[in-house]
Amino acid sequence: IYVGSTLVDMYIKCGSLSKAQKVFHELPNRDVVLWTTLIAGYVDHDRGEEALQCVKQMKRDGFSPNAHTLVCSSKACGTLKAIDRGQGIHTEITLKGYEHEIMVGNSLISMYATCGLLETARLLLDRLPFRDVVSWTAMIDGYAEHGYGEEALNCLKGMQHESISSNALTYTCCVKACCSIGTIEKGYELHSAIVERGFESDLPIGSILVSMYVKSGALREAQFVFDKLTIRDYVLWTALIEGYSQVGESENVFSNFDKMLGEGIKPDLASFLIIFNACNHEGLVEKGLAYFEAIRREYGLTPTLEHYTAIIDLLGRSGHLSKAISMIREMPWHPD
RNA sequence: GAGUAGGGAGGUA
Repeated sequence: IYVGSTLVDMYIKCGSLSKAQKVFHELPNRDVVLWTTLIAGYVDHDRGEEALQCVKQMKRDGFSPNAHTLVCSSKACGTLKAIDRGQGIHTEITLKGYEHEIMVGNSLISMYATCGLLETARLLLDRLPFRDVVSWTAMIDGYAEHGYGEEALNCLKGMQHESISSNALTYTCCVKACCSIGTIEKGYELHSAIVERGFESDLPIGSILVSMYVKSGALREAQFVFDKLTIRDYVLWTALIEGYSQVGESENVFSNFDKMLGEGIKPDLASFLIIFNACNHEGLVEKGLAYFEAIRREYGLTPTLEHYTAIIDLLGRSGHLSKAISMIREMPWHPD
């Protein structure tokens, strides 16, 4: 059974949930660890509903969830924004006396914060016997995500006051908080703290800084941050491209998109929306259609209804009405 | 042998 759990875990971490399920079902004996491994796998793959189903089934099979299982369950509720079921998990945690374990406490803070129950999250944070960088970061992210920038940044002070050192994840959430405050001064402050701490080469930090500067229209700063990063991925590129799109510099939208492709980085569906918008802006019907074709042919992605809407909009505005109508007909969905 | 926090998301017709 140890070998089985390890194998299930290995398949999950390689991204092969189906193989993990297969091994799981072929094992003659199951225990809490094995169940929890599979549940964690569902959560990891954003399949919260199946994770919770699995917990139910494990209970029916006579196993009682332990702290590990309950942490996974609360995470599942967080991703599902299912706070009602989340409260049930919380109750179970309290009944079993796990509430003061740091990882359990942190997962509850994160769940409530993600679901927007910020006061509850805060209460749990304050009541934890010991807080760590994860506790604070989860709280900061919750505040930031729901537009409470000031509160988020106060948490940064709070953790410094407790001599808990922040890390790159903490700063990412703080920069996110800055975006909701709307003044760029705090952003500059954080940016220099990030440079001081040596986090500027961190990819998520770079992406959110680019995005922060983009939102305040400071494209030069955004480009500056971008240029400091030697490892780039599609998220970072898209943040920059989005910036040029916002200020109407379509040439830079196209040139940066092509540069990204030139680096061998695969665009994702979101970046094509920005491209179509630029095409629309410039009236570039042929270019738009060429990119639309490329989505499937070159990148093996499936355009969504939004992509069709964007391209149909482009066709319609430029007077290609019959082509627009035939696009509507060829869509796999009912037009909205 | 299993568990907790972070990044980009078009248009608004």
